[in-house]
Amino acid sequence: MASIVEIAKLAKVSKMTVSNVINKKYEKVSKETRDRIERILIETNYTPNLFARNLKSNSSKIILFTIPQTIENDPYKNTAFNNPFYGELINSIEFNLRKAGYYLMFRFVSDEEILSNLVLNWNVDGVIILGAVKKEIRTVFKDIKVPVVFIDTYADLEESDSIVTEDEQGGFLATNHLINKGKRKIGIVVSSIKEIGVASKRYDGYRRALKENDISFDDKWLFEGFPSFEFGAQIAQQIVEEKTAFDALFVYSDVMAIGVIKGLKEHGLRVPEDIAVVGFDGLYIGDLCEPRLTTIKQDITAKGKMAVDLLVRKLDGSSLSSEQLTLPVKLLEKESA
Amino acid sequence: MASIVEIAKLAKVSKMTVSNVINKKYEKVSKETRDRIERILIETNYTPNLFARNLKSNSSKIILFTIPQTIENDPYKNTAFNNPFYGELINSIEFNLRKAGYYLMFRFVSDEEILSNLVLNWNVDGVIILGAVKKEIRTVFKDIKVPVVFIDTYADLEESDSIVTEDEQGGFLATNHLINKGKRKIGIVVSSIKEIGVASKRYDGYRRALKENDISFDDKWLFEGFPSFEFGAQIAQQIVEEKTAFDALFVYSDVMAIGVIKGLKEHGLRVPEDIAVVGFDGLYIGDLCEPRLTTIKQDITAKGKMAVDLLVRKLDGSSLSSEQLTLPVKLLEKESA
DNA sequence: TCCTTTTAGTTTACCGTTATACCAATAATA
DNA sequence: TATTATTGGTATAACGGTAAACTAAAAGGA
Repeated sequence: MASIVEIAKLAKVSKMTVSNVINKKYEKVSKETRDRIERILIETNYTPNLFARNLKSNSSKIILFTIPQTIENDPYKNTAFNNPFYGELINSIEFNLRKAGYYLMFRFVSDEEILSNLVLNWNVDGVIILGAVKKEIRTVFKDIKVPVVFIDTYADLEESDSIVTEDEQGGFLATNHLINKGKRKIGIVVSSIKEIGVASKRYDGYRRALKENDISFDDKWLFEGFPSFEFGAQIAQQIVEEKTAFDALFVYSDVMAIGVIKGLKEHGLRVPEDIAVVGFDGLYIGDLCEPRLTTIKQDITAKGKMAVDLLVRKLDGSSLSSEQLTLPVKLLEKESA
Repeated sequence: MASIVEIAKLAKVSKMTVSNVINKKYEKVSKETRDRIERILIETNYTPNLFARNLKSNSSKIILFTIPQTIENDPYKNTAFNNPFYGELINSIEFNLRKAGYYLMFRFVSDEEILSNLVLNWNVDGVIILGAVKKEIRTVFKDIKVPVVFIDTYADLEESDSIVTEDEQGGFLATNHLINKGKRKIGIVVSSIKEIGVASKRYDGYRRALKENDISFDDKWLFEGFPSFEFGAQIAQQIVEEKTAFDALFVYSDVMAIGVIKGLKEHGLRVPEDIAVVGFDGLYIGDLCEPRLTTIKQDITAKGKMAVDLLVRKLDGSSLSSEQLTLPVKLLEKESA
């Protein structure tokens, strides 16, 4: 409530002197005056108006974290946050931003809205974007000079700052593990491999593992669909109905994989004896499943920290050329494969 | 980038005329001039600087959503978001705020920080707080006249705007269901009932159901602990070791309940035959569990909407006296009880 | 003692926007 | 024809803060 001018009046000094005390520029202020002002600041419960400060400095200390997606008109249909992956990531990002002195603004946005509504309007100091982003949007960020860190985006990597996981390697490890277990008819369940992205990279790793082990891929081994628990269960139905027989499945995400296992068991198949399943992410819900899910673990909390650290390097100018960082993965063997 | 002054120069008018066009105060501007300015606004891709605007208007359109808690120094230890309850709630809150023209700022904060760091500093227009909040903090919000909506807080309800779930009724329904299934030795697993809150209310409902069915409560039936999956599993261990035998358990939350079931099964007990289990929340992960979890369903997305709607009523002045709203619950019978 | 430096401030200007008051030219009215 | 309203603007000040330039008095040095 109290502004710097009122404090100045109370302390019988100019507002500039108060500003110097607030900003700890003590060379300009005598011990006496400083003490007096500080006492008044506490008494009046003064806090600076950040709008005024930001207007001057043109910096907001706000970082926008966003997941571009077609915005549903029905919040019941937006199941993104049902996947604990997002929760763990946003938790880590908020934590690390807070530590670095920034504020997190979160918003689901459509591609167009990213620009018009938020980056420019709010003078956010930086942006963290999760998932696929259209190329036009990516280039615009360059023009307006707001640092952007992309997470899990593969297009135009060489021009952007980005964090990705060893997706190809993960797909390879998962498939190789199944092969080592003696499996030979290995299907893959993914979201969509039409565009280069997380799913297609994991698929590439899967294909490499097959190839290196002289297993020829069959088109019928590929299942694409929405990466949800429910869809995983539907896929299981398909797999049982199809004539093609499988002895193993590599599934794009843990959530989907748990759906697959649930579905397989409902059709009387045993996991891993009849069909072994490997997931991807290493979420705690893999342990809720029976059998517990064998999966490719990525450290999501570390991923969030990498993104924030990189963004902070951009903001303080200590990183000038673009950086592409990769998060390692490892196989987490439980019971489903 | 372009400010109102530059637009004014280009259009050869005063900046006030531009401002009037931007704010659609067309009475002050001729059709001609208006068209010219609007064209330039589009060409220059003008967007207003919200800091300047907010500095003038003293309103930010930012709503702070916060979960007060002891902030861990290690993000790996903050498991709040592992519970899909939070994801679904934040999704709904963001959706409804966006629809109403507000921005969501999210932050984990300690009680003290709520005040000093955010509400005053940022001139957030309103606050949504989830969970227990100390009384001192609650009263301070009154002084600074920022509308606040509390979710899942029970202390001083009559003075605040708040949303709670029918927790007592939920506890009653769950316990009654177990009794109807012929169970008589019914334990309860909760977080902590020491203070009045969600957990204690659910406990009250549990006690009421026992009483109405002439079942006398035994102190050994109460288990308190951290509401996580892991703790649920530990509780199961205790339950098996204790001499007291149970034939049913009412568990405070789904996440905890799934842990309990997992633990019980690992000790060779059958669910629901040996011990029936009822959870609370109605999360999708209840279906991942085997057997699928019988639970008390609350519509979390509706809860978020209720909170935002109430806050918006406060902001536009259409709700003057404090409102206490309650979200209904219903029993969702699956297989675990 | 005179000149220079340091200390402890003050004054001014500006960030981008908008509310308010003011004004000039034209149109309407008596 | 003189007066009043209307139209279509402009000028000024203010929101709260900070950077930069300036200044008066005290202290230090030769």
